[in-house]
Amino acid sequence: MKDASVTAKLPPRQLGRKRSSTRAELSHIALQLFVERGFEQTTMDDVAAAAGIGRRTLFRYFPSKNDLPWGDFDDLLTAMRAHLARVPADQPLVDALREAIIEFNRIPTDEVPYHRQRMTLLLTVPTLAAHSTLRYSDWRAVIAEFVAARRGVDILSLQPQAMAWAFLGVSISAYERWLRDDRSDLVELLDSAYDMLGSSFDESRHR
Amino acid sequence: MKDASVTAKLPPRQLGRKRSSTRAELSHIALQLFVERGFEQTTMDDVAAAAGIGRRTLFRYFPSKNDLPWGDFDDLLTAMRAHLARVPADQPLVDALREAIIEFNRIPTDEVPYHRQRMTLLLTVPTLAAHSTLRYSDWRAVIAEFVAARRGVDILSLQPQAMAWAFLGVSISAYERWLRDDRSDLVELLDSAYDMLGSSFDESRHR
DNA sequence: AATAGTAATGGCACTCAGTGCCAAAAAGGA
DNA sequence: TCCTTTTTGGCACTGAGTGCCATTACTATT
Repeated sequence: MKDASVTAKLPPRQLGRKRSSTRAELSHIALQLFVERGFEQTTMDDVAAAAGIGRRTLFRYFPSKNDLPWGDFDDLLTAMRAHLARVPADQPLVDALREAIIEFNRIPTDEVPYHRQRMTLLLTVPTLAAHSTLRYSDWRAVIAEFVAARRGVDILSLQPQAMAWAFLGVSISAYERWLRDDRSDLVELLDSAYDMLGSSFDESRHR
Repeated sequence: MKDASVTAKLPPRQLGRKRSSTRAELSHIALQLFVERGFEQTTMDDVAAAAGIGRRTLFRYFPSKNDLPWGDFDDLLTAMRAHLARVPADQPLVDALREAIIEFNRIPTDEVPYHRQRMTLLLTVPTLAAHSTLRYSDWRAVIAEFVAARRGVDILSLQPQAMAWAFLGVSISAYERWLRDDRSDLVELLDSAYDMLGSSFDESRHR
Protein backbone atom coordinates (compact mmCIF):
# COMPACT_ATOMS: atom_id res chain seq x y z
CA MET A 1 0.00 0.00 0.00
CA LYS A 2 1.46 3.33 -1.03
CA ASP A 3 1.75 6.10 1.48
CA ALA A 4 -0.58 8.88 0.39
CA SER A 5 0.87 11.42 2.81
CA VAL A 6 3.98 11.82 0.70
CA THR A 7 2.15 13.76 -1.97
CA ALA A 8 -0.65 14.94 0.26
CA LYS A 9 0.65 18.49 0.55
CA LEU A 10 1.37 18.95 -3.13
CA PRO A 11 -1.28 20.09 -5.63
CA PRO A 12 -3.46 16.96 -5.63
CA ARG A 13 -2.94 16.02 -9.25
CA GLN A 14 -5.36 18.37 -11.02
CA LEU A 15 -8.69 16.62 -10.91
CA GLY A 16 -12.20 17.86 -11.46
CA ARG A 17 -13.30 21.18 -12.86
CA LYS A 18 -10.78 23.98 -13.06
CA ARG A 19 -11.13 27.08 -10.90
CA SER A 20 -12.58 29.96 -12.85
CA SER A 21 -10.79 32.72 -10.94
CA THR A 22 -7.95 33.38 -8.53
CA ARG A 23 -8.18 35.14 -5.23
CA ALA A 24 -5.78 37.79 -6.47
CA GLU A 25 -7.94 38.57 -9.50
CA LEU A 26 -11.10 38.88 -7.46
CA SER A 27 -9.42 41.01 -4.85
CA HIS A 28 -8.20 43.32 -7.56
CA ILE A 29 -11.61 43.66 -9.19
CA ALA A 30 -13.29 44.29 -5.87
CA LEU A 31 -10.76 46.92 -4.87
CA GLN A 32 -11.42 48.74 -8.11
CA LEU A 33 -15.13 48.88 -7.37
CA PHE A 34 -14.66 49.82 -3.73
CA VAL A 35 -12.49 52.77 -4.72
CA GLU A 36 -14.85 53.89 -7.47
CA ARG A 37 -18.20 53.58 -5.73
CA GLY A 38 -17.24 53.26 -2.08
CA PHE A 39 -17.09 50.15 0.04
CA GLU A 40 -20.56 50.33 1.58
CA GLN A 41 -22.16 51.19 -1.74
CA THR A 42 -20.74 48.13 -3.45
CA THR A 43 -22.61 44.89 -2.92
CA MET A 44 -21.26 41.39 -3.25
CA ASP A 45 -23.60 41.03 -6.21
CA ASP A 46 -21.79 43.92 -7.86
CA VAL A 47 -18.42 42.30 -7.32
CA ALA A 48 -19.58 38.92 -8.52
CA ALA A 49 -21.15 40.47 -11.61
CA ALA A 50 -17.99 42.46 -12.36
CA ALA A 51 -15.95 39.28 -12.06
CA GLY A 52 -18.39 37.31 -14.16
CA ILE A 53 -19.01 34.66 -11.54
CA GLY A 54 -21.89 33.79 -9.26
CA ARG A 55 -22.33 35.41 -5.89
CA ARG A 56 -22.20 32.00 -4.23
CA THR A 57 -18.89 31.28 -5.88
CA LEU A 58 -17.46 34.59 -4.77
CA PHE A 59 -18.24 33.62 -1.21
CA ARG A 60 -16.20 30.46 -1.69
CA TYR A 61 -13.13 32.45 -2.63
CA PHE A 62 -13.56 34.97 0.19
CA PRO A 63 -15.47 34.18 3.36
CA SER A 64 -16.61 37.77 3.76
CA LYS A 65 -16.75 41.09 1.96
CA ASN A 66 -14.25 42.44 4.47
CA ASP A 67 -11.69 39.90 3.35
CA LEU A 68 -11.65 41.03 -0.26
CA PRO A 69 -9.24 43.94 0.13
CA TRP A 70 -6.75 41.79 2.02
CA GLY A 71 -6.21 39.45 -0.90
CA ASP A 72 -3.61 36.81 -0.09
CA PHE A 73 -2.37 38.27 3.15
CA ASP A 74 -2.12 34.86 4.77
CA ASP A 75 0.48 33.78 2.26
CA LEU A 76 2.55 36.87 3.00
CA LEU A 77 2.41 36.10 6.70
CA THR A 78 3.56 32.57 6.10
CA ALA A 79 6.47 33.94 4.11
CA MET A 80 7.37 36.36 6.88
CA ARG A 81 7.32 33.60 9.48
CA ALA A 82 9.60 31.51 7.31
CA HIS A 83 11.91 34.48 6.77
CA LEU A 84 12.21 35.07 10.51
CA ALA A 85 12.93 31.41 11.14
CA ARG A 86 15.99 31.70 8.89
CA VAL A 87 17.45 34.77 10.60
CA PRO A 88 20.94 34.07 12.02
CA ALA A 89 20.95 33.84 15.79
CA ASP A 90 23.55 36.56 16.15
CA GLN A 91 21.45 39.25 14.51
CA PRO A 92 19.98 41.52 17.20
CA LEU A 93 16.29 41.02 17.88
CA VAL A 94 14.98 44.40 16.90
CA ASP A 95 17.17 44.50 13.80
CA ALA A 96 15.83 41.16 12.68
CA LEU A 97 12.26 42.27 13.12
CA ARG A 98 12.86 45.59 11.46
CA GLU A 99 14.40 43.95 8.45
CA ALA A 100 11.73 41.28 8.16
CA ILE A 101 8.83 43.69 8.43
CA ILE A 102 10.37 46.10 5.98
CA GLU A 103 11.07 43.33 3.52
CA PHE A 104 7.47 42.29 3.97
CA ASN A 105 6.28 45.81 3.16
CA ARG A 106 8.52 46.48 0.21
CA ILE A 107 6.20 47.17 -2.69
CA PRO A 108 7.30 47.23 -6.34
CA THR A 109 7.16 50.82 -7.59
CA ASP A 110 4.48 50.19 -10.14
CA GLU A 111 2.19 48.66 -7.54
CA VAL A 112 2.52 51.50 -5.08
CA PRO A 113 -0.59 53.46 -6.13
CA TYR A 114 -2.59 50.25 -5.97
CA HIS A 115 -1.30 49.50 -2.49
CA ARG A 116 -2.09 53.04 -1.38
CA GLN A 117 -5.71 52.55 -2.36
CA ARG A 118 -5.89 49.25 -0.58
CA MET A 119 -4.42 50.63 2.62
CA THR A 120 -6.52 53.76 2.51
CA LEU A 121 -9.61 51.60 2.45
CA LEU A 122 -8.38 49.30 5.19
CA LEU A 123 -7.50 52.16 7.50
CA THR A 124 -10.43 54.50 6.89
CA VAL A 125 -13.54 52.43 6.24
CA PRO A 126 -14.81 51.60 9.73
CA THR A 127 -16.01 48.10 8.91
CA LEU A 128 -12.68 47.26 7.34
CA ALA A 129 -10.65 48.86 10.09
CA ALA A 130 -12.54 46.75 12.60
CA HIS A 131 -12.15 43.56 10.65
CA SER A 132 -8.44 44.24 10.20
CA THR A 133 -7.98 43.47 13.86
CA LEU A 134 -8.20 39.80 13.07
CA ARG A 135 -5.40 40.11 10.52
CA TYR A 136 -3.31 42.21 12.84
CA SER A 137 -3.77 39.53 15.44
CA ASP A 138 -2.16 36.98 13.13
CA TRP A 139 0.58 39.45 12.31
CA ARG A 140 1.28 40.06 15.98
CA ALA A 141 1.41 36.34 16.60
CA VAL A 142 4.29 36.04 14.13
CA ILE A 143 6.22 38.80 15.88
CA ALA A 144 5.47 37.52 19.35
CA GLU A 145 6.44 34.00 18.40
CA PHE A 146 9.84 35.19 17.19
CA VAL A 147 10.48 37.32 20.27
CA ALA A 148 9.40 34.53 22.59
CA ALA A 149 11.72 32.04 20.87
CA ARG A 150 14.64 34.44 20.99
CA ARG A 151 14.18 35.39 24.61
CA GLY A 152 13.28 31.88 25.65
CA VAL A 153 10.02 32.93 27.26
CA ASP A 154 6.41 31.95 26.77
CA ILE A 155 4.69 33.54 23.80
CA LEU A 156 1.89 34.68 26.09
CA SER A 157 4.20 36.45 28.49
CA LEU A 158 4.27 40.18 28.63
CA GLN A 159 7.36 41.05 26.70
CA PRO A 160 6.63 39.30 23.41
CA GLN A 161 3.07 40.56 23.53
CA ALA A 162 4.08 44.11 24.30
CA MET A 163 6.70 44.16 21.59
CA ALA A 164 4.30 42.78 19.05
CA TRP A 165 1.76 45.43 19.93
CA ALA A 166 4.33 48.17 19.87
CA PHE A 167 5.64 47.08 16.47
CA LEU A 168 2.12 46.89 15.13
CA GLY A 169 1.23 50.32 16.45
CA VAL A 170 4.36 51.92 15.12
CA SER A 171 3.87 50.24 11.75
CA ILE A 172 0.32 51.50 11.48
CA SER A 173 1.38 54.96 12.49
CA ALA A 174 3.99 54.89 9.78
CA TYR A 175 1.39 53.71 7.29
CA GLU A 176 -0.94 56.54 8.24
CA ARG A 177 1.81 59.06 7.71
CA TRP A 178 2.65 57.47 4.38
CA LEU A 179 -0.95 57.79 3.23
CA ARG A 180 -1.08 61.40 4.33
CA ASP A 181 1.91 62.37 2.21
CA ASP A 182 1.91 61.41 -1.45
CA ARG A 183 5.64 61.85 -1.88
CA SER A 184 6.76 59.91 1.16
CA ASP A 185 8.46 56.56 1.05
CA LEU A 186 6.94 53.79 3.11
CA VAL A 187 10.17 51.91 3.74
CA GLU A 188 11.90 55.05 4.97
CA LEU A 189 9.05 55.88 7.29
CA LEU A 190 8.97 52.38 8.73
CA ASP A 191 12.71 52.32 9.15
CA SER A 192 12.91 55.57 11.06
CA ALA A 193 9.87 54.59 13.11
CA TYR A 194 11.53 51.41 14.27
CA ASP A 195 14.56 53.39 15.34
CA MET A 196 12.51 54.69 18.18
CA LEU A 197 11.46 51.23 19.22
CA GLY A 198 14.99 49.98 18.91
CA SER A 199 16.18 52.45 21.48
CA SER A 200 13.29 51.55 23.76
CA PHE A 201 13.37 47.80 23.69
CA ASP A 202 17.05 47.03 23.52
CA GLU A 203 18.65 43.88 24.81
CA SER A 204 20.13 45.34 27.96
CA ARG A 205 16.73 46.14 29.43
CA HIS A 206 13.96 43.82 30.55
CA ARG A 207 15.97 40.87 31.87
CA MET B 1 -36.12 87.12 22.93
CA LYS B 2 -34.42 84.72 25.31
CA ASP B 3 -31.22 83.00 24.34
CA ALA B 4 -31.92 79.30 24.04
CA SER B 5 -28.26 78.33 23.95
CA VAL B 6 -27.86 78.97 27.66
CA THR B 7 -29.73 75.84 28.62
CA ALA B 8 -29.09 73.98 25.39
CA LYS B 9 -26.57 71.57 26.86
CA LEU B 10 -28.57 70.68 29.96
CA PRO B 11 -31.22 67.93 29.99
CA PRO B 12 -33.86 69.65 27.92
CA ARG B 13 -36.49 69.82 30.64
CA GLN B 14 -38.09 66.39 30.43
CA LEU B 15 -40.55 66.62 27.60
CA GLY B 16 -42.42 63.97 25.69
CA ARG B 17 -42.62 60.27 26.46
CA LYS B 18 -40.20 58.80 28.97
CA ARG B 19 -37.55 56.33 27.91
CA SER B 20 -38.61 52.80 28.68
CA SER B 21 -35.11 51.44 29.34
CA THR B 22 -31.56 52.51 29.98
CA ARG B 23 -28.50 51.50 28.02
CA ALA B 24 -27.04 49.92 31.13
CA GLU B 25 -30.12 47.73 31.66
CA LEU B 26 -30.18 46.54 28.08
CA SER B 27 -26.46 45.88 28.05
CA HIS B 28 -26.85 43.78 31.18
CA ILE B 29 -29.74 41.76 29.81
CA ALA B 30 -27.93 41.14 26.55
CA LEU B 31 -24.74 40.07 28.29
CA GLN B 32 -26.71 37.54 30.28
CA LEU B 33 -28.11 36.02 27.11
CA PHE B 34 -24.78 36.09 25.28
CA VAL B 35 -23.12 34.19 28.11
CA GLU B 36 -25.94 31.66 28.40
CA ARG B 37 -26.57 30.86 24.76
CA GLY B 38 -23.53 32.26 23.01
CA PHE B 39 -23.19 35.52 21.12
CA GLU B 40 -23.85 34.22 17.62
CA GLN B 41 -26.78 32.12 18.77
CA THR B 42 -28.55 35.09 20.30
CA THR B 43 -30.51 37.28 17.93
CA MET B 44 -31.49 40.88 18.42
CA ASP B 45 -35.06 39.65 18.55
CA ASP B 46 -34.11 37.51 21.54
CA VAL B 47 -32.58 40.47 23.33
CA ALA B 48 -35.50 42.75 22.56
CA ALA B 49 -37.97 40.11 23.74
CA ALA B 50 -36.01 39.53 26.94
CA ALA B 51 -36.00 43.26 27.60
CA GLY B 52 -39.67 43.57 26.76
CA ILE B 53 -39.15 46.17 24.07
CA GLY B 54 -39.40 46.19 20.30
CA ARG B 55 -36.48 45.23 18.12
CA ARG B 56 -36.62 48.61 16.45
CA THR B 57 -36.34 50.34 19.81
CA LEU B 58 -33.38 48.21 20.81
CA PHE B 59 -31.58 49.44 17.71
CA ARG B 60 -32.17 53.00 18.89
CA TYR B 61 -30.38 52.33 22.16
CA PHE B 62 -27.51 50.47 20.51
CA PRO B 63 -26.53 50.99 16.89
CA SER B 64 -25.35 47.40 16.52
CA LYS B 65 -25.37 44.06 18.26
CA ASN B 66 -21.63 44.42 18.75
CA ASP B 67 -22.13 47.52 20.83
CA LEU B 68 -24.30 45.83 23.43
CA PRO B 69 -21.50 44.33 25.53
CA TRP B 70 -19.69 47.67 25.69
CA GLY B 71 -22.52 49.38 27.51
CA ASP B 72 -21.65 52.97 28.37
CA PHE B 73 -17.99 52.84 27.45
CA ASP B 74 -18.12 56.28 25.88
CA ASP B 75 -19.04 57.83 29.20
CA LEU B 76 -16.10 56.13 30.86
CA LEU B 77 -13.77 57.49 28.21
CA THR B 78 -15.10 60.98 28.72
CA ALA B 79 -14.43 60.60 32.42
CA MET B 80 -10.90 59.41 31.78
CA ARG B 81 -10.19 62.33 29.50
CA ALA B 82 -11.45 64.72 32.16
CA HIS B 83 -9.38 62.96 34.79
CA LEU B 84 -6.22 63.33 32.72
CA ALA B 85 -6.92 66.98 32.09
CA ARG B 86 -6.82 67.59 35.86
CA VAL B 87 -3.50 65.82 36.42
CA PRO B 88 -0.91 68.20 37.92
CA ALA B 89 1.77 69.17 35.45
CA ASP B 90 4.58 67.94 37.69
CA GLN B 91 3.39 64.35 37.75
CA PRO B 92 5.53 62.27 35.39
CA LEU B 93 3.86 61.30 32.14
CA VAL B 94 3.88 57.55 32.50
CA ASP B 95 2.81 57.76 36.14
CA ALA B 96 -0.13 59.91 35.21
CA LEU B 97 -1.24 57.50 32.52
CA ARG B 98 -0.72 54.49 34.69
CA GLU B 99 -2.81 55.99 37.45
CA ALA B 100 -5.57 57.16 35.16
CA ILE B 101 -5.91 53.86 33.34
CA ILE B 102 -5.87 51.88 36.55
CA GLU B 103 -8.46 54.13 38.10
CA PHE B 104 -10.49 53.61 34.95
CA ASN B 105 -10.22 49.83 35.33
CA ARG B 106 -10.91 49.59 39.03
CA ILE B 107 -14.00 47.42 39.35
CA PRO B 108 -16.06 47.10 42.53
CA THR B 109 -15.54 43.62 43.97
CA ASP B 110 -19.12 42.51 43.51
CA GLU B 111 -19.07 43.44 39.86
CA VAL B 112 -15.87 41.57 39.06
CA PRO B 113 -17.50 38.31 37.87
CA TYR B 114 -19.78 40.34 35.64
CA HIS B 115 -16.85 42.25 34.21
CA ARG B 116 -14.98 39.00 33.60
CA GLN B 117 -17.84 37.70 31.50
CA ARG B 118 -18.01 40.90 29.53
CA MET B 119 -14.31 40.94 28.81
CA THR B 120 -14.20 37.26 27.98
CA LEU B 121 -16.79 37.86 25.33
CA LEU B 122 -15.09 40.95 23.97
CA LEU B 123 -11.72 39.24 23.70
CA THR B 124 -12.76 35.82 22.44
CA VAL B 125 -15.77 36.21 20.16
CA PRO B 126 -14.23 37.11 16.79
CA THR B 127 -16.93 39.55 15.72
CA LEU B 128 -16.67 41.37 19.03
CA ALA B 129 -12.89 41.35 19.05
CA ALA B 130 -12.92 42.92 15.62
CA HIS B 131 -15.48 45.53 16.50
CA SER B 132 -13.57 46.40 19.64
CA THR B 133 -10.94 48.00 17.47
CA LEU B 134 -13.18 51.00 17.07
CA ARG B 135 -13.45 51.40 20.83
CA TYR B 136 -9.74 50.90 21.28
CA SER B 137 -9.20 53.59 18.73
CA ASP B 138 -11.12 56.06 20.86
CA TRP B 139 -9.22 54.88 23.91
CA ARG B 140 -5.91 55.39 22.16
CA ALA B 141 -6.96 58.84 21.10
CA VAL B 142 -7.37 59.84 24.74
CA ILE B 143 -3.90 58.57 25.59
CA ALA B 144 -2.28 60.08 22.53
CA GLU B 145 -3.96 63.41 23.15
CA PHE B 146 -2.53 63.55 26.65
CA VAL B 147 0.96 62.55 25.57
CA ALA B 148 0.92 65.05 22.73
CA ALA B 149 -0.17 67.87 25.01
CA ARG B 150 2.49 67.01 27.58
CA ARG B 151 5.31 66.72 25.08
CA GLY B 152 4.09 69.64 23.01
CA VAL B 153 3.99 67.65 19.80
CA ASP B 154 1.30 66.88 17.27
CA ILE B 155 -1.12 64.16 18.26
CA LEU B 156 -0.45 62.42 14.95
CA SER B 157 3.29 62.34 15.44
CA LEU B 158 4.99 59.08 16.15
CA GLN B 159 5.61 59.24 19.86
CA PRO B 160 2.06 59.82 21.11
CA GLN B 161 0.77 57.21 18.68
CA ALA B 162 3.40 54.66 19.64
CA MET B 163 2.83 55.20 23.33
CA ALA B 164 -0.92 54.88 22.94
CA TRP B 165 -0.48 51.63 21.04
CA ALA B 166 1.99 50.30 23.53
CA PHE B 167 -0.26 51.13 26.47
CA LEU B 168 -3.19 49.53 24.71
CA GLY B 169 -1.26 46.40 23.90
CA VAL B 170 0.10 46.03 27.40
CA SER B 171 -3.35 46.62 28.87
CA ILE B 172 -4.90 43.97 26.70
CA SER B 173 -2.13 41.55 27.52
CA ALA B 174 -2.76 42.17 31.19
CA TYR B 175 -6.47 41.62 30.65
CA GLU B 176 -5.83 38.33 28.90
CA ARG B 177 -3.68 37.14 31.77
CA TRP B 178 -6.34 38.23 34.21
CA LEU B 179 -8.98 36.21 32.41
CA ARG B 180 -6.73 33.18 32.33
CA ASP B 181 -6.27 33.15 36.08
CA ASP B 182 -9.36 33.28 38.28
CA ARG B 183 -7.50 34.36 41.37
CA SER B 184 -5.48 37.16 39.81
CA ASP B 185 -6.06 40.83 40.47
CA LEU B 186 -6.53 43.05 37.45
CA VAL B 187 -5.15 46.20 39.01
CA GLU B 188 -2.00 44.42 40.13
CA LEU B 189 -1.47 42.94 36.69
CA LEU B 190 -1.94 46.30 34.99
CA ASP B 191 0.34 48.02 37.45
CA SER B 192 3.20 45.62 37.01
CA ALA B 193 2.69 45.61 33.27
CA TYR B 194 3.07 49.37 33.08
CA ASP B 195 6.32 49.12 35.01
CA MET B 196 7.86 47.68 31.90
CA LEU B 197 6.61 50.52 29.77
CA GLY B 198 7.73 53.05 32.32
CA SER B 199 11.29 51.91 32.01
CA SER B 200 11.05 51.97 28.24
CA PHE B 201 9.45 55.33 27.60
CA ASP B 202 10.97 57.55 30.22
CA GLU B 203 11.46 61.28 29.92
CA SER B 204 15.16 61.24 29.25
CA ARG B 205 14.79 59.47 25.94
CA HIS B 206 13.18 60.57 22.68
CA ARG B 207 14.11 64.26 22.47
C1' DA C 1 -60.33 68.98 31.62
C1' DA C 2 -59.37 69.51 26.91
C1' DT C 3 -55.74 70.59 23.68
C1' DA C 4 -51.40 71.32 21.58
C1' DG C 5 -46.60 70.03 21.29
C1' DT C 6 -42.84 66.73 21.86
C1' DA C 7 -40.27 62.65 22.20
C1' DA C 8 -40.05 57.64 22.46
C1' DT C 9 -42.00 53.41 20.75
C1' DG C 10 -42.63 49.59 17.69
C1' DG C 11 -44.59 47.57 13.60
C1' DC C 12 -43.78 46.88 8.56
C1' DA C 13 -41.17 46.34 4.70
C1' DC C 14 -36.91 46.49 2.57
C1' DT C 15 -31.64 45.70 1.55
C1' DC C 16 -27.78 43.05 1.96
C1' DA C 17 -24.25 39.72 4.04
C1' DG C 18 -23.68 35.13 4.78
C1' DT C 19 -25.04 29.90 4.59
C1' DG C 20 -26.97 25.19 3.57
C1' DC C 21 -28.47 22.40 -0.08
C1' DC C 22 -28.17 20.40 -4.42
C1' DA C 23 -28.24 19.82 -9.28
C1' DA C 24 -25.46 20.96 -13.25
C1' DA C 25 -21.02 21.90 -15.48
C1' DA C 26 -16.29 20.86 -16.41
C1' DA C 27 -12.49 18.53 -16.01
C1' DG C 28 -9.66 13.88 -15.90
C1' DG C 29 -9.01 8.77 -16.10
C1' DA C 30 -10.54 4.01 -17.32
C1' DT D 1 -18.55 6.37 -23.26
C1' DC D 2 -18.96 6.04 -18.33
C1' DC D 3 -17.24 7.09 -13.80
C1' DT D 4 -15.13 10.07 -10.43
C1' DT D 5 -13.88 14.39 -8.70
C1' DT D 6 -14.13 19.23 -8.12
C1' DT D 7 -16.04 23.64 -8.94
C1' DT D 8 -19.89 26.27 -10.01
C1' DG D 9 -24.08 28.84 -9.20
C1' DG D 10 -29.00 28.97 -8.47
C1' DC D 11 -32.55 28.96 -4.78
C1' DA D 12 -34.18 29.76 -0.48
C1' DC D 13 -33.47 31.01 4.14
C1' DT D 14 -31.67 33.58 8.48
C1' DG D 15 -30.45 37.65 10.72
C1' DA D 16 -28.46 42.52 11.09
C1' DG D 17 -29.49 47.01 10.15
C1' DT D 18 -32.52 51.02 8.22
C1' DG D 19 -36.27 54.21 6.54
C1' DC D 20 -40.92 55.31 7.22
C1' DC D 21 -44.77 56.37 9.95
C1' DA D 22 -48.66 55.81 12.89
C1' DT D 23 -49.27 55.30 17.82
C1' DT D 24 -48.35 56.05 22.59
C1' DA D 25 -47.01 58.56 26.72
C1' DC D 26 -45.75 62.51 28.72
C1' DT D 27 -45.51 67.99 29.61
C1' DA D 28 -47.05 72.48 29.23
C1' DT D 29 -50.72 75.67 28.04
C1' DT D 30 -55.23 77.51 27.84
